[in-house]
Amino acid sequence: MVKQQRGEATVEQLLTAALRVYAESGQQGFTVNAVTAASGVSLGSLYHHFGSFDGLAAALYIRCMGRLFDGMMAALERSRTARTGVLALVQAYLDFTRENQDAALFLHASAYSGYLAVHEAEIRAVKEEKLTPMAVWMWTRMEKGEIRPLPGPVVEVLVIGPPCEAARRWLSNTYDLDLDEVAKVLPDAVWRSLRPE
Amino acid sequence: MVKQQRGEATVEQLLTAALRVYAESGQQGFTVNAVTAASGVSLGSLYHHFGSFDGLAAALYIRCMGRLFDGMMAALERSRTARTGVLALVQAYLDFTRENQDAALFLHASAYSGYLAVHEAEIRAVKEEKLTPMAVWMWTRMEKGEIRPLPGPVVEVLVIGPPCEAARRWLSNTYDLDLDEVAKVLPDAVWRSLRPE
DNA sequence: TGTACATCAGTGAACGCGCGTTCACTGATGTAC
DNA sequence: TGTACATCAGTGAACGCGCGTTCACTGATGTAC
Repeated sequence: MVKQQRGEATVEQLLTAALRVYAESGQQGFTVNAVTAASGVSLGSLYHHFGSFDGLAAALYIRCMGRLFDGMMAALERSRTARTGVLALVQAYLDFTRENQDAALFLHASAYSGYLAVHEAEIRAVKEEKLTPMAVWMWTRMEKGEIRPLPGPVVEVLVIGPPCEAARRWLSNTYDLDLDEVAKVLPDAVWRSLRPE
Repeated sequence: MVKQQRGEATVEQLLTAALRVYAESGQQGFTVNAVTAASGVSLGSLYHHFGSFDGLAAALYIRCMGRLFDGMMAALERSRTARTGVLALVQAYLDFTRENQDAALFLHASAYSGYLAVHEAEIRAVKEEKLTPMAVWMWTRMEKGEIRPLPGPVVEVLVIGPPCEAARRWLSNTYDLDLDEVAKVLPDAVWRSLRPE
């Protein structure tokens, strides 16, 4: 017998509710009971679909990560030159953060969360699968001399680091940072660290 | 009556043990019982000095953060030009990460941890106190035209973002990143995003 | 088309573990006179 | 110098709460013939 369709709807409800719970109550309030209560789905059903609470958290993490990376890759594919590609990547990161604040917060906050440790291998695989095309895109431009010759990890860190830090500050409320103002100048500033002499 | 000296030694033992426990067991293993067991200090003594487990975590966070910022500020004060200052800041961040791996991990992982929420005000105050001199240093150079005119938050994000992302990747073991290789080119690359035309 | 059956999906009471915290207490240290 | 006393420091058994998880069960869905 095949999977039933209503199962997908339940999974959807659980993941949506989980993200909402996290956004509203933070790490401390992110518990099975809170998620089942918020979703209206029974405890047993949660375990039927995810096996454990860690499993649900990992699934949510993978989903959020996928959306971020897909948005970035789509922006990259619309670009022709190295310059427009880098601008598009930084812009896409900031756009995702603004438009999916809850997902962005969950991604940032879960980085070292422990409940992802069990599913680390799976997460790493998904991450690699999504990031490789971006690395390839960059690599081919670098070979053409459109980007300064730098080690791959350095390029990644230079592109992701600034928008990631901006996102973190915007999400944390500790700093009051205007994301739109930042978005006006940050992509270009990042490009300056990568462009040839 | 004044505070007794042996109290300081106990506090020191607890904080040191706490950092060790976190490094060895991660977020999940970071519990009162684990810390008391690792430190050899009694449970009651921990509560006498810190009031709560969150209190201990916050104290540890403030201590680690202070060391990072002090290292960066010291590096900055040795610099005369905007260029050497920015190079020194990035270098100092990476140096701290390499030489205080456990503290760096704790800082990164605790960012959204929840057990800091109660002490948020205090942490914010310490952070502001340490960061203001750095911001002032930057600001005076920008007025002289040694740095491109950019909003303050953008400068901060451009300086901190890349080394922060490099540190995170180095600490996570997901990416295998050679921190020394990165340190050779990252400071200069960051400077390129800030230097005038 | 109808019926039997296997599997998927969903339910919620119950459980045990380990967490952070409390508390009544003893011991150590410095101060006052 | 000696003694009384207040406060700081340290101890560890005990507690209650809420967490993630289990499990025996019912209901829904699709498949086979």
